[in-house]
Amino acid sequence: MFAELGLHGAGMAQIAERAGVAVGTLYNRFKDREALLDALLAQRREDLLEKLDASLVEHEGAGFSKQLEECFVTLFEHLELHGRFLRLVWASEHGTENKRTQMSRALFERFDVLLKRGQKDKVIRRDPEHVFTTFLMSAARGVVLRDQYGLSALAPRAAAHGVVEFFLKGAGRSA
Amino acid sequence: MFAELGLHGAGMAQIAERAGVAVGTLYNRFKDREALLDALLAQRREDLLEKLDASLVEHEGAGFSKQLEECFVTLFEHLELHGRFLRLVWASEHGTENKRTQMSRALFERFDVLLKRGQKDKVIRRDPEHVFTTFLMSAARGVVLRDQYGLSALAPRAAAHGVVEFFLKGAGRSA
Amino acid sequence: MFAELGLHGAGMAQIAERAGVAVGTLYNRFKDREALLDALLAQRREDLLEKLDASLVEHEGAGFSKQLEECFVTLFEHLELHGRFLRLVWASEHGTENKRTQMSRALFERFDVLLKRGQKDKVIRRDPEHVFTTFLMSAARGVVLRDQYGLSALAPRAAAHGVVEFFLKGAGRSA
Amino acid sequence: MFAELGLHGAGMAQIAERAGVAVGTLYNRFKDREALLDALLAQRREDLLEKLDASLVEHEGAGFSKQLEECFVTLFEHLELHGRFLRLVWASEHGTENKRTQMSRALFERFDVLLKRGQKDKVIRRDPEHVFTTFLMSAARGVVLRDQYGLSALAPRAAAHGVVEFFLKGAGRSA
DNA sequence: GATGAATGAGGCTTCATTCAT
DNA sequence: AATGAATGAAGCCTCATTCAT
Repeated sequence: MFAELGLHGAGMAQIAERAGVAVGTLYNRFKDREALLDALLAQRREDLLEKLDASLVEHEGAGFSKQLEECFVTLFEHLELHGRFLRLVWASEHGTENKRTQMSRALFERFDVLLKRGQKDKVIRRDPEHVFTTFLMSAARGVVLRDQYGLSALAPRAAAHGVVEFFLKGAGRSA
Repeated sequence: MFAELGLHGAGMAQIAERAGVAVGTLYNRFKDREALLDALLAQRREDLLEKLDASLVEHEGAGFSKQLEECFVTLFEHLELHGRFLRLVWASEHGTENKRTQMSRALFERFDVLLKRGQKDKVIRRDPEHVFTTFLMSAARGVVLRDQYGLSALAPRAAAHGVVEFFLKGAGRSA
Repeated sequence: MFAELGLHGAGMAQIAERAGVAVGTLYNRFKDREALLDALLAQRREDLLEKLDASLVEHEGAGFSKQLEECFVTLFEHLELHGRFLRLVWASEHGTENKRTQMSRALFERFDVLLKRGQKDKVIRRDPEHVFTTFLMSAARGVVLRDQYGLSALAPRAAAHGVVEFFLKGAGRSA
Repeated sequence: MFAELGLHGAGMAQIAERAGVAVGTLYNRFKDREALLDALLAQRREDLLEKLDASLVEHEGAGFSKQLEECFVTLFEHLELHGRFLRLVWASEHGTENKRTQMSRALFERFDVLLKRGQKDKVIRRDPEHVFTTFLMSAARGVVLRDQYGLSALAPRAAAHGVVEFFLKGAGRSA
């Protein structure tokens, strides 16, 4: 529903109807609209982070590239299901100190940790300005926005492979 | 003001006050709130595209890398001024068929043309799925979002150089 | 209130205050201002038509004149209560295809049926152009408008009697 | 224009455009919207009253019936041209003390004088309650409203004749 | 604890009126 | 004297929030 109407477009009445309860009931559970949205966002955030962390742990033994690719597979699979919603979340991320930034920050942290490992393994270069981390973030976002540029969606595995390959080798021919 | 309140958060009263006119005056110039926002967005879009196209033309003779870097310098300089506003524009780009997608599409086109040149010059690989184009888009977005991840802003020239280098060589050590 | 301010002059705020509820409550019951007015008009229309039809049925056995007079008594009694409002309704009946014409049309129909009976009973002449029906309508309206010409109101029974007498015999002396 | 949009529906901008002047010019001529409408109404009123009075004078020598009929012919001819506008005027006549009542009052006076003559000539009965006058008023209005009841318009002469005949003889058969 | 009608602040828009040019 | 852009009060409507049942 949020995907269709926007985070702002969905009114309490519609949320209640969709949830199968009365409006008042929502206010018994959440202080106000803001709190409800925060809870919903937190829920979704946990969903993704749990999956992500599970994947990271599962492939800890594998090489950096493998771990990175699996991480993206997990991410893209999640986006296939919740991409429209996440786009809204990201869309609402204006204002630096916004509470809604938490999802991005959490994701950023995972990538940062992952990249540190890659650097320790001497698979990737140093990145003092976090350009690489920033790229991985944007790559995730980019997938959600492909249709905005008129491109067709990519299968999670293929997309993940492409991102990692590009990430490691760049677009240059000599590579 | 929009940067602080969001494209949606700013009311006509605030817009009018900020513009130094009365509410009614806004309606003498624009049919309604929607039209006003469209006009504002179109204005900003034209601003950027003009600068961008000028840069592209100016460095047409230079090599692909140079042209790409200059393009990003122009872009990042623009973002230094209007980054907070652009974040809103991009944030408002949910809903695939949204009129507000035009900015991204226009940018995408420029990158696509530029990349075609790079391929013709055999500087970069083929990119059937437009992964590279998507990356350049993401790189632009990434810069705008750096402070969201708690990172400090980068100087346009340095950022552009970093992006192009990463774009061509990737993050891998062997490069 | 409507009688004082006109159907158009009364704002939602005033309507709400008069109704003893908040503005929002009105919108819980009616889609918009238009719907509210329509409902109000329909209500009043039904009120009158019910009374009128009851009277018509009750005096079906009596002669035409009697039935006509009783019909007008009912009408004038109603107008004593709701005359000022009805004036508004009728006043708002510009624009031929207006929904608000329904009251007049309904009244017209009753008169028309009644007159047909009078013609069948050979009490009144034929009236191919519906001049008589139009007169009865005008008589009803005339009563509502008496104070506009600076005349005092008439008692329902007396007025009805006068109207019927005039209707049957005209103003001429020879009658 | 007023006929189409209603006395209330036409804004100063539209009035100005129709008049071929700028809005400001209207305010150089009239204190405000109300004054402009009053002036317009007064103009129309004078138009009609002049014609009416001319007709009354012209047929002063003729019999009462003739004079009455000619009076209605004049009236109906005027209504053929300005009926839609007059309907608006009458529609705006709510509130007893309204300035806009003047037209009706002026008309009422003419009818009243005319009827006094008929009574002096012993052509019509006494009418202490002004039922006859009220009828003549309503008859005029009725013609404008015929289409509201779904009836076709009548030619001025025929309509006038019908009204006068009915007025004198009533609807009864014995007459 | 659930309900949903009532509430009213706040948002968008219109339009009569003003006034500098 | 004419102009018409600027003005802002006032109107309609929405919707987050409350609270009696």
